Amino acid sequence: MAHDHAHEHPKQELSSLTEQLRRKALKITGPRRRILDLLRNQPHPMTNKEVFAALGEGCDLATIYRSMHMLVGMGMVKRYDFGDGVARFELVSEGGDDHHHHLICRECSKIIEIDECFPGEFQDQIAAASGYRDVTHTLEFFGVCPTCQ
Amino acid sequence: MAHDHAHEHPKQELSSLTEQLRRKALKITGPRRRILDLLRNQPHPMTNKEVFAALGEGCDLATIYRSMHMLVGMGMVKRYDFGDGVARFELVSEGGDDHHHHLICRECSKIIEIDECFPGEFQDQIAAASGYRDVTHTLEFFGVCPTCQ
DNA sequence: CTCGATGCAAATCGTTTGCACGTGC
DNA sequence: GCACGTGCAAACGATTTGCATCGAG
Repeated sequence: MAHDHAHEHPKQELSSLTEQLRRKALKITGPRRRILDLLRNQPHPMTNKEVFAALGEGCDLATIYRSMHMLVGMGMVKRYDFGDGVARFELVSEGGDDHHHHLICRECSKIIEIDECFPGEFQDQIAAASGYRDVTHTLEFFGVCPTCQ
Repeated sequence: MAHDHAHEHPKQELSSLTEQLRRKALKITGPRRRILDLLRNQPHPMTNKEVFAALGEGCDLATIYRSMHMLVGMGMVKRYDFGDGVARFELVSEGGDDHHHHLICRECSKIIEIDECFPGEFQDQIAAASGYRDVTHTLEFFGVCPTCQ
C-alpha cells in the first residue's frame, strides 16, 4: 500500500555498502562514505544539491555528481526523473527487489513511495509485440496531496 | 498493439490548429504556423533543437521554447521526458484521447509508440489510498530494439 | 608508490529572460 | 495603433570536465 514516510525497505548497512565498493576495487573515501551514509537515512530520492547542502563542507558538488554516476553504474543507487529537470537519487535497498514508484504532489512536491506496480504481463506483452529485449520502465504518478487540495 | 511508425492517431489539420489559437485570442504568426505544421508530420516526439534544425531560418530557438511552453499550456502539445535531460514534444491528436506511452531503444533511441496502458483501477487505487487528487502518470519503456540486439 | 579520487574552476548544455523591434488583428 | 510575438544576446541552473593535488590500498 502507499505509505507516507519511513518506508519499510530495509536500507543496507554502511559496512555492507563499503564492502560492495571494495569488491569492485574502488576506494572507500571520506566523501563516498558520507554520501552513502546520508542516502541510507533518506526515505525519498534526493537531488545532488540537497546532498551537497546536507554534507556541508564534507564533499564537493562535483564529487557528488561523480559519485552518483558511479553508484548508479554499479547498481547501488537508482536515478529518478520527476520532470522538473533535476535528477534525484535513491539508495537501492537490501534485497534488490526494491522496484517502486512515486506519487508527487504537483503543488508542494510531497512524495509518497508506491510499492505496487502494474501486472508484469502488460510489459511482457509489449516486449513480445515489439521484439525489444531487456524491457524496463519508468513510472511516476503526479497529483495534489490532501494538504494542498 | 505496439506499432512501428506512422501511428494511426489522426493528426489535426493545420486549419483546426490555428483555429484553436484564434479562439484563445492568440496570434497566428509565421513561426507558430511552421512549428505546428512540422509537428503535425512527426510520428514521434521532437526536441526543441530538432524542431529548430528542421525549421532552419524559419524560427528562432527561443521562440520555439516559448511556443512549446504555450502550446503545452493550452493542451495542444504534450511534453515527454525520456530521462536524458532533454524535453520532447508531441502534438496532441484530434480526439483528445491520445494518451499513450513510448518504448525507446537504449542503444539507438529508436522509438515505438505504445497505445496500451495499465488498467485504470490500478491508478484509482493509488489515488484512493493516498488521498491525492487529479492523479496522472508518466510511463515510458526502455529496451533494446531488434536491430541493436 | 601508484592510480584512482577530490577540490576548484572553467566549460557545456538545455532552457529562460530582458529588451528593442516587428507585426497580426 | 496596441499588445502580443520575435530575434538576439545575455543570464541561468544543472551537470560535466580539465588539471593539479591528495590519499587509500
